[in-house]
Amino acid sequence: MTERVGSDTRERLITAAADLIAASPGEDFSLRAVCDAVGVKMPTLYHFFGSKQGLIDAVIEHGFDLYLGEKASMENSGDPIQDIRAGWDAHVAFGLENPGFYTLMYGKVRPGYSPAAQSRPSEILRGLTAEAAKQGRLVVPSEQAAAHILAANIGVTLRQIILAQADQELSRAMREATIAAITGTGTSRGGPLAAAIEVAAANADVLGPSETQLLIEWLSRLNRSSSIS
Amino acid sequence: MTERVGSDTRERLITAAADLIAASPGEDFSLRAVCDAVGVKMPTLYHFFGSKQGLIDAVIEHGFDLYLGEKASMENSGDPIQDIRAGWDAHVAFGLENPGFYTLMYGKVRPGYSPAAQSRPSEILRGLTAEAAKQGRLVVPSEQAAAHILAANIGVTLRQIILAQADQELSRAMREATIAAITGTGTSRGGPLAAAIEVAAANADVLGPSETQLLIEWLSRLNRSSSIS
DNA sequence: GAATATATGTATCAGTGATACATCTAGTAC
DNA sequence: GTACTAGATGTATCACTGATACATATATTC
Repeated sequence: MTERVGSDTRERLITAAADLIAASPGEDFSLRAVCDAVGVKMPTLYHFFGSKQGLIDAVIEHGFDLYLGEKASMENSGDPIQDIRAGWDAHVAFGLENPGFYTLMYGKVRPGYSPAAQSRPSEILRGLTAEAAKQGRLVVPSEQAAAHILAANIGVTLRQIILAQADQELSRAMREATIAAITGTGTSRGGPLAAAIEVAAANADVLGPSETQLLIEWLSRLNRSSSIS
Repeated sequence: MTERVGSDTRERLITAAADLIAASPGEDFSLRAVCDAVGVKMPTLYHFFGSKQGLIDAVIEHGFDLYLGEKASMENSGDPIQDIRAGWDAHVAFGLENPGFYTLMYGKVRPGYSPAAQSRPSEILRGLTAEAAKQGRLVVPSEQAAAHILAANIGVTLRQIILAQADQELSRAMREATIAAITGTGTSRGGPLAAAIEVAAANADVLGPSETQLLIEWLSRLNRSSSIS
């Protein structure tokens, strides 16, 4: 009966753990519960994984396989920016569909801790931003663009998980805000003067507070009166 | 000896817990360790807090008091967008300085869970976006602007905590990307400042020649110095 | 068939959050 | 001043957790 090669038990343990995690995302889970589900005792689990973290790592690895499986097919438009959009959406969708996995991967916040498997999607993303940079489509360094995308993408996904509520409009808005920022292709609404006001406000330290205030007032007057808006 | 009013022990327990959490941010902590630090047994702790979560909530409350204490003074420029900038920076700074507290507040990701105290800063933020909306400075609903800011602000803070490395440039880039998105004042590639200079020069009669000249000089300086191009 | 590596069970450990119960203390009422 | 009461604290114990030493079973290989 136990002639299975490649350790059937090992995979069943991973599956059982994944099920338990999926059943109560973000919550802690008991190794004994995992063992009971498989019908095995704890030393067996420890034989395969060495520690609870070992099992968790294996589950995460398993989760990333699922994730990258879904994701890989989506990023082949040829246009790196479009691929970044697709990757963003796939990221959010995976997090909302698998909050248990996602929480393990990105929801355990402590300094200096990031599961090894986390680097794989990160590599893909950096490949995309590097390609975009090569095509001259970024106004920031490729590395910073990738960091920006990742932080915002994770942020909006975790937020939706915490609120237990999907918000596709928010995700889209943040996605486009991010892409606009790294490509410098923002759409300005009020014309260059309104934009200049915001730039001035954002860099109040350059001219100093009072000069900046006067500058902004002048620009506002100009904006109201100028024929070329 | 034990004549202290207002339950000295209670506060000492909170302080001890806060210290332990600060000593190993993101890690779990033991109630017994807290009790030992104060020189008290567990039933005392349970008498005051009822459960571990009760203690955690009290610690969070304590953390938010610190946070809002630091933060309150920073948001009074009169300009809601500027206040949002200050709030963003204060948020990030607090997270980096107090990763233990911050992890408790925003780093425990599980569906439907957000500490009650979390709503306080959220209320402040929504007040600011509501004010900005009233001034007609937003191109998205006030609520969505607040959600956008919050998700991005938390995201970039958690990211820096996880990487155990501050990245002020990333925080600034995400802050401005967010503000650009909600105000619709994105900067296009040539730079709004250059465009604004042209508009000002073409309408020198509005402000008068000398003011216009000074305005143009300031805009030029801004254009050279501002990190937002 | 013997030897060996892999896999699994038994028994037990220290540490955890939690609680029932007894005890002590401080303040209040008479 | 004594008795009572409510709040505060200690003792003892619970079930459960992750972890491990040790023995045992199974399967593969020679």
